[in-house]
Amino acid sequence: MEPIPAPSIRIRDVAAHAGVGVATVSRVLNGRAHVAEPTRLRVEAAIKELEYRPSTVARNLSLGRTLVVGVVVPFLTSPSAVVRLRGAVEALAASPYDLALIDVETEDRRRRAFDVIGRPDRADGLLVISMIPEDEEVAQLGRARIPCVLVDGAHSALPHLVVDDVAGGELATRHLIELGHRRIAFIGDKPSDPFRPGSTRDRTAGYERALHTAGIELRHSYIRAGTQSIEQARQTALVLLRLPQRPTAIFAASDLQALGVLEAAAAEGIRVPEELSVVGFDDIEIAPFAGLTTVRQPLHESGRRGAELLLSVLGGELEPMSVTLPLELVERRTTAPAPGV
Amino acid sequence: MEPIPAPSIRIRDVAAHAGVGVATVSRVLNGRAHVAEPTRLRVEAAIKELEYRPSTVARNLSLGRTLVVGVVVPFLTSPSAVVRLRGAVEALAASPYDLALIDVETEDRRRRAFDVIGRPDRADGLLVISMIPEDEEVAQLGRARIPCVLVDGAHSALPHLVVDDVAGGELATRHLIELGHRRIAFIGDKPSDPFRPGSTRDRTAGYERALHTAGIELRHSYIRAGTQSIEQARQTALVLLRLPQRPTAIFAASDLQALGVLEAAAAEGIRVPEELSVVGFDDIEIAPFAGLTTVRQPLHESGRRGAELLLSVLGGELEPMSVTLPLELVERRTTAPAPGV
DNA sequence: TTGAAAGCGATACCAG
DNA sequence: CTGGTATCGCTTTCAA
Repeated sequence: MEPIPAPSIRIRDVAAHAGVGVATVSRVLNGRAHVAEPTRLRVEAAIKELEYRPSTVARNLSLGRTLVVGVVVPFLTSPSAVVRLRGAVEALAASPYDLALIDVETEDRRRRAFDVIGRPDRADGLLVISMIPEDEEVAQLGRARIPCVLVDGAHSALPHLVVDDVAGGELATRHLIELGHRRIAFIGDKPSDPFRPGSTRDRTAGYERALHTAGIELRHSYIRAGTQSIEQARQTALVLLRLPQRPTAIFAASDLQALGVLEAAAAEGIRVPEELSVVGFDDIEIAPFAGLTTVRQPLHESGRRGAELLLSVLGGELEPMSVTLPLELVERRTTAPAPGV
Repeated sequence: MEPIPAPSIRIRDVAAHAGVGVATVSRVLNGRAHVAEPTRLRVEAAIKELEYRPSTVARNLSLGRTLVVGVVVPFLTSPSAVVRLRGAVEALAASPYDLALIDVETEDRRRRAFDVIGRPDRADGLLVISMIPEDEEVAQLGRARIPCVLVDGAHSALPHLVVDDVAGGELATRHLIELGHRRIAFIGDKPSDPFRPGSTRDRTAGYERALHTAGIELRHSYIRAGTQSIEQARQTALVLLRLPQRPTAIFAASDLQALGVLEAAAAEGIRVPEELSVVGFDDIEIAPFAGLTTVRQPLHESGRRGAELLLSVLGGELEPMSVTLPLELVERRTTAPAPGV
């Protein structure tokens, strides 16, 4: 069953119809060189009449580009990644570029993603969200001359947008300290996570620094790693909440994890915020509905600006290599003064 | 500032390196015709050695196809759409097709989307999620010979996957009736919504039918339209909850709207489920965490199967035109017997 | 200002 | 089984 090719009209049909050469049609199409007014009018009429649309594929082959931007997202399951993606979609929609979505859920798929996309004929540029490519992959991208921008992840050789995770971790922890909490636990991602080497470590550092500044001793039993999943965080929180000296506050490295903590508290009959304060990170869409106190980072904006940055690199403009987006503490209903304060 | 073209190797380089003709290289590339074992080995070695990757653009021009599937999603803001998208991503990842993401947030963008994507050189096929193209658009797709599959939306001329929304509305409403509720309100989308003409209307019909079957009189003040947004639903619910005779149960046409209802109830100090039962629709990821009773529809599966269906159409196989996916009531913590029952 | 023709990098027909 | 070559539809020199 051969797909019958659509009887689409080509540039030469237009040329014939207008009684000019194809080159001229191409010229009026791209508005490049000067074409005599009467000629241009004739050509434009022909284009309209024939409902001609130039073939992007052919144009791209000729131009050596694809007009596609690849957006690599690990875990489309993560709400924050989705919001970032949406920002990117928005920026790209206003450009001539199509957006090829590449979801990467496993380490293996991640490698293949770069292998597949990391050459110049699938995409003209790459936007990588919440993920840090390995040096080898960066080198490959460089060899293929594919511009790449990182959103929520840093690499010295690549333009990127990040937040100050150390400051964020400190912000959250200090908030709890100011509420009188002393027994403050932390739930982060697995530090060995190949996808996000930096961010959790930095938030941990901020947490530790805030504690240190306040003269509060670190308890290693209070620092736990899970994954981004709610379920994992719930279980980890359960362990924390069953500790002989259970924490009065938990800072989770993401809102999703904080939601897991909330679940665990509910299951244990521990009242939030009276008996337990919880702070998240990100301020995802449902955070307000869970009443979650959290460190807000501009998720949507990061995606949008990341895409814009990539677009300007693609356009040949020089751009700053690194942008740090602001962080902000949003107080809601899951934090309160420590019990007995 | 001209982008320096990457010194990429072409098929003829490989041919030269292997001491064969380009046609032969093309053959081993596509595994089509028979190539002598030693020759193929030589070519494969050359490919490996030169790190050769065929240009997709060139191949596409030659083949007259793009190896791209366009996925059109209205409101990437909607959690259920995201889950569907993920299903599609999953299915497409296992195929040679790239996925071009087209988000459509406004009626205007929607028209442009079909205009842009509705010709054969941007995508080989279209997967349209939670949206129904107009007849004119369908015709355009047909003329351009672009196969199109609808997920969560029906059109007589297009293969599609749907759920039985009438049955779903009935399922939810009957559940409430069985719990002894008589004053049951309904919050749906705007019926005039150009994006989803069918689904809300059908759920309303199911709601009405269940009421009718149980001999409960319809109150028009109990039937409200909002939009998909939480915020709108919250406000609509507020109106409902301030009615002189306020409902003891609310059925919302989506989980997001149900979440808005929950918010409104909390704000009014109305306890759920003691004083108010709430049922949603979809069973999105956070539904379990909100303890939301809901009508589950297989969101992820719908995306996956939709993509698979499209893939098989693209592969030239005939497929059933319409698939109805099953619905299931999931009881959680937001429904209970009516007060005083 | 305009047109003829040479690419862009693959595929596939047609000989050999 | 293999190689030469026309072809896909557009852009862009190079001359006229």
